[in-house]
Amino acid sequence: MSSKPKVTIHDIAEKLNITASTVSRALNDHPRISEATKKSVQKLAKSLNYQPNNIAAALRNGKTNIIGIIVPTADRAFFASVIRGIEEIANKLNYKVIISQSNDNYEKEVQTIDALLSARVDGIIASIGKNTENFDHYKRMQEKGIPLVLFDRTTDELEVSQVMIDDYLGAYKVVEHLIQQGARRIAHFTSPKKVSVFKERLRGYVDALRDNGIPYDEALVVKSNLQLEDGRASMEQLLALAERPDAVFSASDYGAMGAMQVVKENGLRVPQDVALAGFGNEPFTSFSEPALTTVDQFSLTMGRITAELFFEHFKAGPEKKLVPQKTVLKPELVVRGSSLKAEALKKDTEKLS
Amino acid sequence: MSSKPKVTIHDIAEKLNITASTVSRALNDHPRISEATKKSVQKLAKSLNYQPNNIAAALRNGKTNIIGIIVPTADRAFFASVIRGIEEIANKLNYKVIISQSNDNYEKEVQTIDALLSARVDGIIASIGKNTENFDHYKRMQEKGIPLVLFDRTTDELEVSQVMIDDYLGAYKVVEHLIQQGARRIAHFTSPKKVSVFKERLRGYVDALRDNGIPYDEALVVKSNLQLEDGRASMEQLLALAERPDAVFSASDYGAMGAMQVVKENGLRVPQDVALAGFGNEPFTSFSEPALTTVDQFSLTMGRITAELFFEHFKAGPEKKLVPQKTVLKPELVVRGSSLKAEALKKDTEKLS
DNA sequence: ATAAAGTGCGCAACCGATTGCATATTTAAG
DNA sequence: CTTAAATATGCAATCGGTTGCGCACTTTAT
Repeated sequence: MSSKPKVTIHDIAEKLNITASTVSRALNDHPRISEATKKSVQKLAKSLNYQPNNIAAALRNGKTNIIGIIVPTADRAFFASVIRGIEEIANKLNYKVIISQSNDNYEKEVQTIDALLSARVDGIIASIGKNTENFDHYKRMQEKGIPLVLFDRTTDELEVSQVMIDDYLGAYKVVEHLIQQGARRIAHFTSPKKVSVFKERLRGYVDALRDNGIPYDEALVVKSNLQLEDGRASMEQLLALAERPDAVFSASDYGAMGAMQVVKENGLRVPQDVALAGFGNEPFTSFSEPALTTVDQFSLTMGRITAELFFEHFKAGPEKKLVPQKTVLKPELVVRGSSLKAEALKKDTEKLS
Repeated sequence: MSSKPKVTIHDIAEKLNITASTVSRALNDHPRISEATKKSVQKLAKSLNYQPNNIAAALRNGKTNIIGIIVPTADRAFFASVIRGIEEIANKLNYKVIISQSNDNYEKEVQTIDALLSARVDGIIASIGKNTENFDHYKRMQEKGIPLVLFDRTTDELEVSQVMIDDYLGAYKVVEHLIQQGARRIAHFTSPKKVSVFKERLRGYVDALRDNGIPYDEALVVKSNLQLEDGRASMEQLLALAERPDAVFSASDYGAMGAMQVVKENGLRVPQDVALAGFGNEPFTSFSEPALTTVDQFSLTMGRITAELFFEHFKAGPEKKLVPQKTVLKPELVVRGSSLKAEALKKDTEKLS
C-alpha cells in the first residue's frame, strides 16, 4: 500500500553505521571492502528490497546501458525477428534496448534520434527509412561520438559499420533457379525507391538473365510499393501484355502473393503457366498453395550479428574508432512449389498418359 | 572527429552571462523568464547543438518518461502489433518504450522486471508468460508504486487493470458459425496450459455446442502446444477416429494451418469434408487455400487501448489509485473460405447438374 | 507619493550513485 | 620496536538539470 519506500544506499549506510561510499563499493564487490561488510550490506539490501537507481549511476558514469533501435516498423516479421536477435545479445551483456519506429517517415526518424540522444542511449542500431535521403541526423550523432551500426536498409553515405544480406546474390540465385526450371520470360517486381536492397535485387535479376543469355525486356520490370495490392496490380499489368511472362520474381513476398492470387483468378496455374518467387521468407510463404519459393534472410542471425558488431565497436571506444566494417550475409534460396515448373509440367504429362 | 563536445546548460549560461537556472527555465518556457532571454537562450542552444540530458532531469524529477513493455516474444504478429499500438500512443505523450521479452520463461520474466525497475521506468505494461504461476514479482513492483497494466495474457491474482479480448465470445461465434454451416461433429484444439485465453475459448466452444443442442464429445478436444506441427498431429489423431469430425476449431491459427495440410494430404476437401477455423487472424491466414476463417483480435487497437488505460492510471497518480479496470474488447469473426461448408457443398452440387 | 503587486533572475540544495584522495587501523618487514 | 606496506573505510566532489525561496527592480493602484 505504501507508495514509495525508495531505499537508497544512504538508507543502508545509516542503518549499518557506515557511509554510502562503502555501501556502493560493497554492492559492486570492490576488492578493498572486507568480506564481512560486503555480506552485511548485501543482506540488508535484500531485506530492504533495495533497487539500485541506474539513473543516478548513469548520470555519474555517462553510461546508461541502454541502446536504441530504430526500425521502420516493428510489426513486420523481418524486423521483429532482427530485434529479437539484437535483444538477445544485448541482454546477455546486461544492456536493455529501446525500440523506436520511424514508420518510414523522415521527420519521425529525425525526432527519434533526438529523443534517443536525449535519453542518453549508449549507441544506436538502425535500419534506415525508405524515404530518407539526407543523413545529417545520423552524422550529427556520429559527431557526438555515439556508436552507430546499420542493418539491412543501409547507406554508403555514412562511415559506419553495416550488416546486410547479399541481396544481389539472393536475387541472382532465384532467377537462375527459375531459368533452370524452364522459365524464359521472367518478370520482376521492384521498388521505385532508392533503397539499396531493391537496387541490388534488380541488379541480380539483370545479371542472371544476361549470364544465361536471356534478353532483358524492360516491359517485364514493374515498379511499385511491393505490397499485396501492388503485386496484384502489377500482375494484371503483366497478364495484359501481348506476350505474358512465364515467371515472376518479386522483390517482396507480399508482391508475390498478390501475383499468385491474380494468376489463379485468371485461370492460370502456378507454377506451370507462371512460376513465382518472392524475397524475404515471410512466415506466410509456406502456407500458400502452392507454397512460395523465396529467399531467407536469416533475420534472427542478422540481429545477433549486428548486435555483436555493435558491441565490438562500442568496447573499442570512440578513440580507437574501428574501421567501419561491412558484413554481408549469404541468403539462402528456399525452393517451394511455386517455382517448380519443370517438375509440375512433367507430372502433368505423366497424368495424361 | 571530436568525440564529445557535451554542451550543458551551464555552458550556455556562461556564454550568456546568466545562470543555469535561467537557462533551464528559458528552455522550459517558464513564465517568469523574459521573452528576450528565452529567445537568446534558445538560439544559442540550437547553434551549440545542445542536447538536453534527460538522465539528469530524470534523477531530479524521479521520472524517466520511459515505460517498460514485457511480452513473451516480440516477433509474433500479435505482440508486434500490440507493441506498435502502445508505442504510437506513448510517443504522442512524449514517452519512450523499452521492450523486453520473457520468452515465456519465468526466471527471465522476474529478472526483466528487476532490470526495468532499476532502469527506473515510470511504469510497466505486460503480457504474462505461459509458465508464470507465481505473481510475487508483479506484486513487489506494485508495492513500490509502479503502475502496471496487463494485456491479453492476464491474471485475476493481481489487483490490476487489464485489457483483453472476449475469448469466450470469439470462440462462441466461431462454433456457432460452423454449426450454421452444417457442421455437427466439431473438434477443438486447445492448450493444456492454465492460460485464461485458452480456457475461455474452450468454454465458448462448449457453450456454443450446448446452446445448439450438439452433444459434447471429449474425444474431439485435443490438447497440444498449438503450433503448426501440433496441429498436424492433432488432425491425424482425429482422422483416425471411427467417426471423424466434419469441422475443427483451433484455438490458434497455426494449429488450424497444420490441420489444413493434413486434411488435404488425406484427399479430403476443406471445407466440404472438414471445415476449419482458427483464432488470431495471423497475416498468413488470408494466404492459404482456402483462406482460413479466424477471429480478429484487433491487436493494434488493443495496444492503443492498453496504453491509454495505462496513462489514465499513471496521471491519476499513485495516491488516488484508480480502481483496477478490466477492458474487454469484442473480437470479430473473419469468415473466409475454410469454413463455408454450406456454400461449397451447394456449388459442388450445381456443378454436377 | 507610497504600499502592493508583478516581473526577471540568482542562490543553493537536491536527486542517488560513483570514485580519487585522504585517513585510520592492521599487518608485515626490518 | 619502529617503519613501511597493506587493508578498510570516510570525505567530498561530481554528473546535469530542476526548483523553492529570496532579492532587486518596475509597474499599478490608492
